[in-house]
Amino acid sequence: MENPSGLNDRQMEAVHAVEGPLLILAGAGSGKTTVITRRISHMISSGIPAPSILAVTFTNKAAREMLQRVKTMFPGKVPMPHISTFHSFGAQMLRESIESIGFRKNFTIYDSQDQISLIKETAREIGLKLEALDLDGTAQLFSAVETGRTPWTGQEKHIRELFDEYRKNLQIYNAVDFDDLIMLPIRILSEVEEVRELYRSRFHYLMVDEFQDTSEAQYRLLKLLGEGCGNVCVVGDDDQSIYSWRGANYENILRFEKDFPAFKEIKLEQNYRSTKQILRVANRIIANNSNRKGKELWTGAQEGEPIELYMAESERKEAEFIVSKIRVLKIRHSLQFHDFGVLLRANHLTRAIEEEFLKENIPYQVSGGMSFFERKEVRDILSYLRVIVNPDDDVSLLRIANTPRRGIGKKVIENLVALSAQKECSLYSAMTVLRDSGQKELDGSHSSQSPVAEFLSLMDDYREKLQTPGKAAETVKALVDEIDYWGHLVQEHKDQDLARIKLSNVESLMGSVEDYEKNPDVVHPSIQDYLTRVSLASRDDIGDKDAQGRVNLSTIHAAKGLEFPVVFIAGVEKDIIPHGKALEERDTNVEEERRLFYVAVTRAKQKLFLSTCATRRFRGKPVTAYPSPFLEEIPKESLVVIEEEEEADTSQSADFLTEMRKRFLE
DNA sequence: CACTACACATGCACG
DNA sequence: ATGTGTAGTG
Repeated sequence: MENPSGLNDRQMEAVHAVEGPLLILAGAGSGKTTVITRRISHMISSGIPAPSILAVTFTNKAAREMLQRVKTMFPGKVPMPHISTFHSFGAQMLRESIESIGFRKNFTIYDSQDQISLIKETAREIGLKLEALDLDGTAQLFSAVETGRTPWTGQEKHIRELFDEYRKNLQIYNAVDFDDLIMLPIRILSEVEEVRELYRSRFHYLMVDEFQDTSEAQYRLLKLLGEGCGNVCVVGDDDQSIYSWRGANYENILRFEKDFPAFKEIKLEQNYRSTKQILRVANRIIANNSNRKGKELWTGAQEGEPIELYMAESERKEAEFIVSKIRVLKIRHSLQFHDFGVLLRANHLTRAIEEEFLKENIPYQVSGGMSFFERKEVRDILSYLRVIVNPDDDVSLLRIANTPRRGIGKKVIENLVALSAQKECSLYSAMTVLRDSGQKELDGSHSSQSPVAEFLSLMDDYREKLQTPGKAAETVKALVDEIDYWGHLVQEHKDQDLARIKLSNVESLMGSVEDYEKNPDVVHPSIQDYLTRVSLASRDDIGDKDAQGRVNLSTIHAAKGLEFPVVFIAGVEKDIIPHGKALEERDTNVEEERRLFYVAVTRAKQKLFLSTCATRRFRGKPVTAYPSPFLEEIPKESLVVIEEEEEADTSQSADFLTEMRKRFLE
């Protein structure tokens, strides 16, 4: 570092350019996070009120870490800058002002799973054939249309009808989907002047991290907030743009230049992360892309060791190779498990490696993939809470109405659906209508008690109970007992161990409610706020507290912004990276796949391993795999190919001996 | 009407 | 390998 502040000149310049629009092009490992936090703390020190600063990051984790760093710089300072993701900013804004466009404040946030359930439900309602419908594709189309990325292209008349019904249902259910978290704030800010003024007077300094991954809609939101004060700072790297599939558009950089013509541009090109060897390879790879801003990273770091490529026979061998390298390097360089990152293109590729890690007792942590909150049993309980908070939430209601079984079966639901269609109301309202009308023949009653009425009184009862502050965790536990969820799990699974695991997940959920409730940073804890957080939680939000001492197994996407002394990129194969599906979609996607590979390579500080398999299991069957064409873009002299496995004995004790031997020979 | 079993299709990335 | 839809059974 060049001067006493610990920052180089360019970084200093970025920290001090507080007023007016600013574009920071920050290469991988160029100290971007440091610059952003230093810039915030510089602003606060120079008298700018902290709450007038709004910083938007890409993940909750990044937001938390940034806030933490600022807090450390100003211990005890009370109003802090607002630091969050776009989505959680949107959610908070909606909690405050959604009534101005006709929703109620207790709205539910539907994630992509809920969204798909709702599309399915809606399709059923309007009599669409489900088998003819690609639900995932439809959800993606809806999102593209909603955010203005794709216009309707004619022909799909029934799809448009489905879309309109879907939107209508969201309104009836008092629910918003992920896209709404961006689109509705845009609508409010454009249409409701008071709210626009309120927000513009609240935030005078805006900052966006990972700008290359913001969508056009997010950019519009940013522009609406920032065009009043003009103090908008965006930080990004076009070479690391890897989210175009969900609307990210690095052309936002061009838009920014056009919308804020007085902008100042600063390039950060000195890399503080990787060795010369690693950086050289990264530069060579990315040089094959054509659409670039143009940037050449350099480093003053040591030359380092060459990159190694291991060509394994099978996934199994690949995993064994990774394990043995981790063992050896860990001892040889006194590393910890968390100094290793294993990066993969897709989630399911983690499986083979996970198995090996389990077998070999390597502690690991998976980021990406199924999150805790996506587990069936966890969603069940969360659905109860969601219905309690927002009874009109039909998606959650359908999930729990008969879980555990309570006699509200298909027939009863059908009756309720008919009734709700007729009254244009939610199922819950239909339930109350049914109860009050006393039409016992419709509600599944066998004896004197009506299951529908009982269900309603259960919900009312717990809605009441959850009002008591500080008792949420306790109340949730009481609810789980009262519905006998344990009995339900036991009944559903003949594998009792599985049932026990699921119950322990439910217990973890209750633990998370308790943690939330006791968290001193939460000013007014409520179940509604808890549910909002959960809906916005990213996949690695839970468990990152004990990431210490574990190997990080992660998708490349989820590894963005992270770094490790030792990185393995596994499955560097044709059709994996670049991904076959991605290339099918658009031929320009090769460049994004190459950026993805570039991101993966630039995570490594000291040592980088690449690996491929000759055969890989696909849909249960072994299939021949080929090395990735990207490997040919790496200069031969920068790559050492490990032809044969050095007879890695995978039994732990033998391995330990080998390591000891190596250690003493050095 | 509810539950079980079996067949079937399907697997890129994320807030 | 997993989830979902459906047909068939109690």
